[in-house]
Amino acid sequence: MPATIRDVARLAGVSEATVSRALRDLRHVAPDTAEAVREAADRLGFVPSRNAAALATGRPKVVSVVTPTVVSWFYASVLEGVDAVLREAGWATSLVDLIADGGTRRRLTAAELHAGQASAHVVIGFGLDEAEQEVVRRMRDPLVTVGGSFAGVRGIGIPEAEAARLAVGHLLELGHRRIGHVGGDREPGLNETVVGARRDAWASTLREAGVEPCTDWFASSGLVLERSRDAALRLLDRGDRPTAVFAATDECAFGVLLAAQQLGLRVPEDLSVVGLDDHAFSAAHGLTTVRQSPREQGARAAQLLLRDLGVRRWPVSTATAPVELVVRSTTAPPA
Amino acid sequence: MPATIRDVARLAGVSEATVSRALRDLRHVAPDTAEAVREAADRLGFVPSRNAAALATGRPKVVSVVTPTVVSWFYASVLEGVDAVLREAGWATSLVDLIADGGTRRRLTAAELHAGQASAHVVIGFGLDEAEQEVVRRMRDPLVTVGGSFAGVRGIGIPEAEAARLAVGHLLELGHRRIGHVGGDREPGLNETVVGARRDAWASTLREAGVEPCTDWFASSGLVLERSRDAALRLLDRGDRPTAVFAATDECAFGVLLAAQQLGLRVPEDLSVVGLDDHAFSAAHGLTTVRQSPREQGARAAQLLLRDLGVRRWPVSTATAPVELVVRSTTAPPA
DNA sequence: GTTCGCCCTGCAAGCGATTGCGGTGCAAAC
DNA sequence: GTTTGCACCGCAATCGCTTGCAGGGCGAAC
Repeated sequence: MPATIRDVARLAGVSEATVSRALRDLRHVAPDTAEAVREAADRLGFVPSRNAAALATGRPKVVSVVTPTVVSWFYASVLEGVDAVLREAGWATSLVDLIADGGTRRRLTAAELHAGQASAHVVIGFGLDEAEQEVVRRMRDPLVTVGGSFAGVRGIGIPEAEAARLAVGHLLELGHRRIGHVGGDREPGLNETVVGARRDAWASTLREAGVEPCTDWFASSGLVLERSRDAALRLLDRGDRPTAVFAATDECAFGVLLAAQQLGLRVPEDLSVVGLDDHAFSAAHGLTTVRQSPREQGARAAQLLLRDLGVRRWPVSTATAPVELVVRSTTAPPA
Repeated sequence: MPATIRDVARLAGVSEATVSRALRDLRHVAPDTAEAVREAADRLGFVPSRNAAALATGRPKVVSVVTPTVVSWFYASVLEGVDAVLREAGWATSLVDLIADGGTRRRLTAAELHAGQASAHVVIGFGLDEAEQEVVRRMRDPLVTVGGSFAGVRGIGIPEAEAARLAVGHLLELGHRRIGHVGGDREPGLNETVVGARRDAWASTLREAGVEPCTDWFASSGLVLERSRDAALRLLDRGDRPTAVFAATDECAFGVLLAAQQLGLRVPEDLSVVGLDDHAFSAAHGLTTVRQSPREQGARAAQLLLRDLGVRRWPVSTATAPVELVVRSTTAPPA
């Protein structure tokens, strides 16, 4: 039988109310009393019941994390960042994984959002349709999106255009002109505000450098490895192929690498490749990429939420997360 | 603001007790009454408070999933499998992610196990030391490990030896004799019962085929990509290198592939590679592998727990999950 | 020496469910 | 025509914690 607040109260010789106040550092508790309570509490190994507290306050110390899936470097990292901060603050993470059988995702409804019975929510950014966005907007609890925000909701993310510009700029500086892009296009389940921004920045950066991006230089791939490889195959299996490719994500970049290998193209001699993420596998591949840290973004999201809930004053920096170019061995000047 | 059981009771014209019973399909409630209650309930959009129920029963509808990290194909898949069946049953998943700053993992203590305030637990299999195993054994709630079990605790996993035998047997059938192994060795944080079993099965399968495994054919790599690549580099950068490699996991296999590429070895012409997992990236790589489904294993674990709840003594046994050889394009007869 | 006023503490009423027990009815058994 | 036995339902206690309110004590101000 785990110890209850009543046991602590008896041992410390005070009332349950005082125990409750002392353990939460509320005002109006004499220092000696507080000390005695704390001592009694950990002598009994007292762990307050989250359920009882939630019931009494009406505000569970739980935040739900809504995600299209958790089997993915980005999503899993965000989740881990959220969980780390929450745990530190004595809060719990409730996972709402929208994946359905067959790999598609369930629609995000108000019911799903409430399913976690949480008092705040993190929505991991991905393609929500208009109706789903409206559901999110309607939510009255504190809520923040990570990685792909939309109007009317607070979000944390990287400056997409700047990140893409960093990648493409690097290729331009190396002397590349024929720079292709493998990434996402408008399609259900994809966040157009993210992939679109990267695509647009790719094009505009080229234009600013006096290069008119040819439509043949773009290959739509979703954001998964296999389709990226196929897209890259189409892109590169031509005489006038690009000498460099900016992939919308590192996973896409792996697909490009695979395609290059399949076509007998050497990287970086025949083809330069730069990604965006700094995925766990990227260093091993020697992939040049623009690093972002979804873990940090998740952590910051959690901090924002806790601050909103008045739990504690966390240092809150900007809502945009940093990015950084990491040059490794998949990029070099064109032949 | 949200409807409570009292609202439902009033609307249906019955007592709260009857609502409670009706909604949980308990006996002793007349069909008409039950129907009326159900109707009232979803007219109000009633969602029972998990907290209140947990407080009243003393058994929260929550199972905690303890994992070294969640940024990993295997762990994330298990988590997703658990969550899927739990959600179906109206239960919630509470994540206990043991990752610490710096990427190491926190020790598994009784406090960590209780942190989820769950009534059952899934411990995702990984290298727990003796003290940690004892903590798990002492836990009185229903508990099952996934992917690497140990004595005294119920576990779900694949038949490691058989899986490894499938992989090595495939290489032998293709005519390979010099078959290397890249995988784990005894080291903290690694589950020796898993990697050890694969290593042992590799050796014994070779012996049964009349091939004495040379110690030079094994390279220890942990189970991460970068170290696997380095290990494979050591293994393959020799004149008398193996003609094929069995990698302990697909992630290891990717490392081997990278090493081969770096050394200018063609796959499968100069080197055959077979992994174990069927990772999300494997199909795109054309990797021949032994498939397992961590998602299914997680789902199975959750089912077992749900079934066991309410039972005092549950069987301590190892349930085995299926494995299957998937032949793709990284394996071929030796030159 | 009173009177305030502030600190500290306890009382008790919830929070929203579950459940043992007792009280109805109504049908079957005597 | 009474008992008996169930099936059905409600009362009220309970789970462990929070919090508004009130009371007691003590120092400061008058």
